[in-house]
Amino acid sequence: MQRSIASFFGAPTPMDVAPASSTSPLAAAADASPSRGLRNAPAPPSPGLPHDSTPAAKAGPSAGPASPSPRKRKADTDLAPDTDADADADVGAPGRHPSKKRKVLSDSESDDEADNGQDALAKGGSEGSIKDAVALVTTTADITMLAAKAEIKTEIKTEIKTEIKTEIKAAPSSAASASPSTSQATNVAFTREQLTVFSADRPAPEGDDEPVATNMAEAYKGATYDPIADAGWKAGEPVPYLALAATFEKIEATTKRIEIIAHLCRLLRSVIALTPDDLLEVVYLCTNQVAPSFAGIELGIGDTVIMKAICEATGRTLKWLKAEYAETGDLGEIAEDSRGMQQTMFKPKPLTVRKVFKTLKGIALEKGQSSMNRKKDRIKSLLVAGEGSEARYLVRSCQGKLRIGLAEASVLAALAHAAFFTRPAIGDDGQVLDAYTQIKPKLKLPQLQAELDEAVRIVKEVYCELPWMKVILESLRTTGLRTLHDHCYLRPGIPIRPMLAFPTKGISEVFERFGGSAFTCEYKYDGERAQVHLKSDGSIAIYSRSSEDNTSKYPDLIAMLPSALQDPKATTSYVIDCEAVAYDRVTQSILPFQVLSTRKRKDVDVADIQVQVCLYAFDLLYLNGRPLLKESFATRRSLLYSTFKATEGHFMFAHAKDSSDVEEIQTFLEEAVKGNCEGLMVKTLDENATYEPSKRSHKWLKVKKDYLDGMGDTLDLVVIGAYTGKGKRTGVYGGFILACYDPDSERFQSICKIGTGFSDADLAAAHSSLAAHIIPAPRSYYAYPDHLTPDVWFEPAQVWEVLAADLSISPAHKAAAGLVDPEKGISLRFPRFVRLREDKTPENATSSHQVADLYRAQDINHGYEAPAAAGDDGDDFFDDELL
DNA sequence: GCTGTCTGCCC
DNA sequence: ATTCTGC
DNA sequence: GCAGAATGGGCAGACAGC
Repeated sequence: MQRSIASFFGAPTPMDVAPASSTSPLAAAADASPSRGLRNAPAPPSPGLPHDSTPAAKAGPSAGPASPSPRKRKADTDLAPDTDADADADVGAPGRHPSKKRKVLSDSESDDEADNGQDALAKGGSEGSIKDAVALVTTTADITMLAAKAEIKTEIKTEIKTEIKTEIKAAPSSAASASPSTSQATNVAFTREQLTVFSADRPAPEGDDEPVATNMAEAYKGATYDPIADAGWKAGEPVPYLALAATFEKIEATTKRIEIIAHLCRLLRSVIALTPDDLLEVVYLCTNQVAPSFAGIELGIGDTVIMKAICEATGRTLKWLKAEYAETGDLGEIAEDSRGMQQTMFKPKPLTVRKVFKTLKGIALEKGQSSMNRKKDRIKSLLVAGEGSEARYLVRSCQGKLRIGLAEASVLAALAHAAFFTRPAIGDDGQVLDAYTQIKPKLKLPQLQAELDEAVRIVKEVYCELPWMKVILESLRTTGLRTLHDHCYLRPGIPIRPMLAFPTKGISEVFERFGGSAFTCEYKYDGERAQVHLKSDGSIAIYSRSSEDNTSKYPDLIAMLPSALQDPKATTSYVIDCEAVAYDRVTQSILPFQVLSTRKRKDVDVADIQVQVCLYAFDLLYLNGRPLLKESFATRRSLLYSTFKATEGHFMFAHAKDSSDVEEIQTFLEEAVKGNCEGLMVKTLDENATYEPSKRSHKWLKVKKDYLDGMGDTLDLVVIGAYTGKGKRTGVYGGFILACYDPDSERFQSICKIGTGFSDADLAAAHSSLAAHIIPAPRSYYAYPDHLTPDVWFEPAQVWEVLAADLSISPAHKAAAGLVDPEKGISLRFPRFVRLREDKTPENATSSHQVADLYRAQDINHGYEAPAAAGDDGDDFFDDELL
């Protein structure tokens, strides 16, 4: 057993490499990584990993012009000057605890029924590609692991005693900076004698004379955590879910990121040292996943189902629950507090991480008739077995949001730290070596920090390029942290996290940020991100912005793409970054996003396609076995241009202009908006111009028309209702329903809900100032859709200025109903609060006619008849204010 | 088989 | 998507 | 500046319920 544990992270980790050396071994290794940089040869094959030359995956699938004026449009009738002070009151801050949502996914690894390491993705995975990739991965490493697993299971069968859990609970662990003695005392569920056989030989903490630093290194320094003795469970035993819940509690109790990461790091170290086979499940429960995103496995449960399950598990009524939810804003807390409502005959077996994970995955895989009932029952089974805070986190996991201040980035950081600190190299004497303890005497604080930073950089980089936790953990196990990137890197068949852009307020900010660097501007098309992979087996896959597999959504693109190559024979693999945009082949014009969104999404048949799509390519990330992420954008783009060819209406390059002239760019922006684009993307060409996946850095900039002063649609709308806030907005309203005024019917017509743009002070002010206007029931002259009925109604009192990116024909809202569409009303895209208009009365709010005019002004090509003559709409509605 | 509700995923 | 906030 | 957590409209798809 010990030998098998020792095989985790078996390859050298930093501690093996002269820790005292002044140059970071991690950094050195990374620099030497063969897969980096521009090379003709692909990185060396890695054991057990799919490689480009051995296709990771198999074929997935079978396969109006016009335009709005770029001019600013303001519905504002502005009689009063903008003298009103910022409408924020300074009431106390609102919310406190967080809460929310649903979902969770998992990886291929953890199995479903038996815990035998069988590959579950085969059944859950919708794609052959995943299955095949898994098959490739499931080689040596897996066999080793399976063997280890079996060994552990036979050797250690001891059940975890509930008293242990009680103890853990009773002794919350200390903070990261706690003194050694304190931290040793915490979380210890065994006596020292019991631990002896497992315990590391910890040297007494030395007097520390290291320089003070406010960083991770300092958080770890001075706190000796024995991943074995302090864990709370024994080697080989399943990780108790309570251990995870206890960690979540500590994390939830702080807002300090360093502490958050340190808490999780400790848990992960223990898992690595004691039960490495549970590591994937632990990580997944921390990131609310049940499978990698491209596997398409979702929980498929929301608050509705979860509330039913809670009711049945606790005996509460749905009515009570809803009321309580409105008040506390946290279903998890409610479930926790309601535990014990129902007497159970037998004390349920303590939950384990693998049990919880398996149940969640089972929920995700459940489908067909009465599947909702079966999902509900599975939730119930967890809740019934959950003790203490477990119920809280079980519910939140089901909701898909832990809301404890821990999300993906911090989990990756904690994982990197854990891999750095704890390498379960167990010697013949059964002692686990602890990297930190070992290197501590030799590493100065700044050096340690540098090592930690480098570890995090590597893990994050790798995860962005290959967002597949199972494979990364396997690689960590077999090759270690130092060489992780040699084995886990971008390869066709697995989606890379797409690079994102930072919103800027205008061209001037672009110049501020990019200074003297050469940059280019591209049209920002209003479509859907599409990452196209040509795998070396010749098959093509398409992934969405969130790494979902959209291959079966675009059989037309799959069929078209080979002809987009200059030289199909010479191009064996690629990854391109594109925007798929709805396109009218007749008028040769781009169609709005709303049209694109009506396309079928699954198993589309080419013959049935109603909405044509043009692919606008803007980046090349991989070509013929060569990752290009580290190349400059200038290089990548040039390769893109030389590898592909444009075909009108099918495959185009994003329209670009390399310029540093303000006026030229301004003109370009206006043209982009006229051409039905959202604005511009701005990217440096040479400096700082590598491809940086994910949020890690927003090195691209986006300039959208609605960010620009006076360019967006501004409306003044009446607050007619509000919704109770959840999570950190508990105690105030979380969202509001807004209306425009229709002078013809003298009614207030709902136009949108709104929930962003508020500072905490705004929310507090709104909550208190609207109190005086609460009414028990909606006014008869309110028009709104039933399903948006707010929790609280207001008489027409406050007018808010709201900014929106666009107006849309709405299936729900009532604004301007009958004016543009005979029945449907109009709503707003991306509405956000700007300020309170104290100078306006509700009747002075934006009128339904103005709303209709705003819609028409943008929409000549949307299929909804253009307004009469061009001349009369522009100015007319500014006079409407006179009513 | 039709309709309504819920969910996830696009933005 | 947009926005705000603690670190 | 990062990371996280609040919140938006609106669509297809999956199920429940009739």
